[in-house]
Amino acid sequence: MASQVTIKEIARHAGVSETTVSRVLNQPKIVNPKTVARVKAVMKELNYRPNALAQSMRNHTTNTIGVIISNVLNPFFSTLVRGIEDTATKRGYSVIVCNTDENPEKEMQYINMLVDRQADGIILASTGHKLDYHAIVGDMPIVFIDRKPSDEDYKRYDTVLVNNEEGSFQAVDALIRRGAHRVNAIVSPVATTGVERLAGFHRALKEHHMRISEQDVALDDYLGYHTAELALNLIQTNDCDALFCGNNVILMNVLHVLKEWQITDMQLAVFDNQPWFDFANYPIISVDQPAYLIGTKSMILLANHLAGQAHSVTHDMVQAKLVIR
Amino acid sequence: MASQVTIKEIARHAGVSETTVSRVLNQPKIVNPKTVARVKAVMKELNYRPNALAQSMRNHTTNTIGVIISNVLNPFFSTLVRGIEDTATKRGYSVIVCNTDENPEKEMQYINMLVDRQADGIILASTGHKLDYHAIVGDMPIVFIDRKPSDEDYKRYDTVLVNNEEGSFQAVDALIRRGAHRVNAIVSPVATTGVERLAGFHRALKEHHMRISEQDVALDDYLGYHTAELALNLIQTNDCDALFCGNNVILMNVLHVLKEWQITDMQLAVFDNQPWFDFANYPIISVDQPAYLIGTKSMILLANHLAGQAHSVTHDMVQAKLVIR
DNA sequence: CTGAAAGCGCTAACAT
DNA sequence: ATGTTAGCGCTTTCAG
Repeated sequence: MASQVTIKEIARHAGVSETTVSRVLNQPKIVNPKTVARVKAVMKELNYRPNALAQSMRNHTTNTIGVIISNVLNPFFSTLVRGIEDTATKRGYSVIVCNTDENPEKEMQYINMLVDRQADGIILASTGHKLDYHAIVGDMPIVFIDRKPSDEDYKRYDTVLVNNEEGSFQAVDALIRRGAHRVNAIVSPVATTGVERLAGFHRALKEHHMRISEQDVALDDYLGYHTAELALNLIQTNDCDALFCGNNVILMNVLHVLKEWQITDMQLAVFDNQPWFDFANYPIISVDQPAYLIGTKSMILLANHLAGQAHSVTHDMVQAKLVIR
Repeated sequence: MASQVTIKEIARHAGVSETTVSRVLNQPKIVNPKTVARVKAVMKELNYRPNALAQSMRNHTTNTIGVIISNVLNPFFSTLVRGIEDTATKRGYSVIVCNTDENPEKEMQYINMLVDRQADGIILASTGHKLDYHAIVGDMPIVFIDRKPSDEDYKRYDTVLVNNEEGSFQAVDALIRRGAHRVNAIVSPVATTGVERLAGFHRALKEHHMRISEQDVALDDYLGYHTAELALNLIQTNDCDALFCGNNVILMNVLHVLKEWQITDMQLAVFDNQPWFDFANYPIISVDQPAYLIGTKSMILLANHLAGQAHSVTHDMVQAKLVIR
């Protein structure tokens, strides 16, 4: 708490009413230029700064938005957040960052918190467990990112999603073209993305007329506690020569296994791309998601919505780009 | 905006005064249990949620803190943010994240924004350009992290800093023990950390009685636009066989150069540690900063301060840990 | 062009 | 144990 100087003070010092001071702030054109000058002088002299809280109270708008993701530690999400933050700042919004760790309860708590704080809107990578969003947030706008919401919510809310199926297809296709004979997959069970990436995986196998077996796929837990043993199991049991990893966390854990067991002949592909892949001791085929772009796009959608631009529900599907190494 | 149901509504439905409702919320013990039950029933029925904005207005506390860092894209900072966020959430605070990109103007704008929004406190990795923080924030508490503030501010504000000098010493020392004959350094010009890391570098050279030359050190720009040419210049001009990189961004850029020029015999050390270093195609000596811990510690300090715990100014210096690869 | 008064939703004296 | 009243700092009718 710094600003104890209020509009009242300014009014007194400038010899005008509080109303006039407020008008100088918000609609200076309708007030006498001389008065404006005087009031502004006083404001500067007293180092006045309007109390945003009080303004929010009156205006029913906080210029605050919430971003709910699973984890900023994941570079995919931190990039996303940066895209959002940059765009938000340009438009006068502040960003509250919330990490769910894929825990639906946390997600709900954060949403409630944002509602309580009268956030103007939410950008949400949902955990995917059915919540009645509309019942909780009322008419607060939400933009769903990364994970597709339920059909009902899809009709109601904007989305910015990645073409997971196609990206995964390309990655696995690339593995096979490079000579892989048996490709296995480890994907995260996260709603929609896991399923979609698996679909791409399957399509690639199918197009290459390769055998598709249930046991060639492992479902990771989100936190990656068991990736290592899952990977080892696939490798040892199935004798696969290529692994498709559903995200960068999984890849990292797989690399640990390969290192520990000194496996040097595995081909790797991963959904998501990180700069350090260029320097890894394996040639990593990756799928580059435009994370920053997803951030900016979602924030622009949200801001447009908040600016009251009449617009129907918008769905943006961005493409991921294959990176061969 | 979701909650249009206010205390007034609850009061009316429960047949009590607004005050009573408020008391049920804040000091239920001093109100008749029967009344509490009735009011709570109504609150549940109407799905009442207190307007945090109005509470903040009255209580002069927003349960919001600002975190000002240079860039969440840097994994050091995203880890820091996660540490802060976890601790903040546990204590009921929300976190507004601000990226300065080492731009002092942005820093000031963010600080002003946080003051305007009546944030309860700030955790700040300052750009290091002298600002009169106290004049801007008044009695709002600040915890300085990562970068040491001016002497004056150091006396006034809490800090959580890393032992940059010692960590850097150890890294360079390790390089030399491993057989490096000429170690060069590229560090970021960021206030205090750059200088301190360079000091450690120099101490290591000195202890090993190695020649110390001005031209063995390159000062990077923050954004790393010129790291590549600086590195190349050091390598070609000085014929060094080891490079000490001041942070993970610099290291990444150096790796690019080494790859492009197919230089395979360079020894590398870097201040900061990232998981992927384990899988890099160079053995990387690194200095592991406890970023998450810095986050939790700084948030705890801030929260304690806000809880009104009488405490003198606290300075916490955490140690970095050498990782040999 | 300017001001008086009411109120956003909540809480804290100060009664009773 | 409960209610009345005032007010946080600002904006917005409605009158001059």
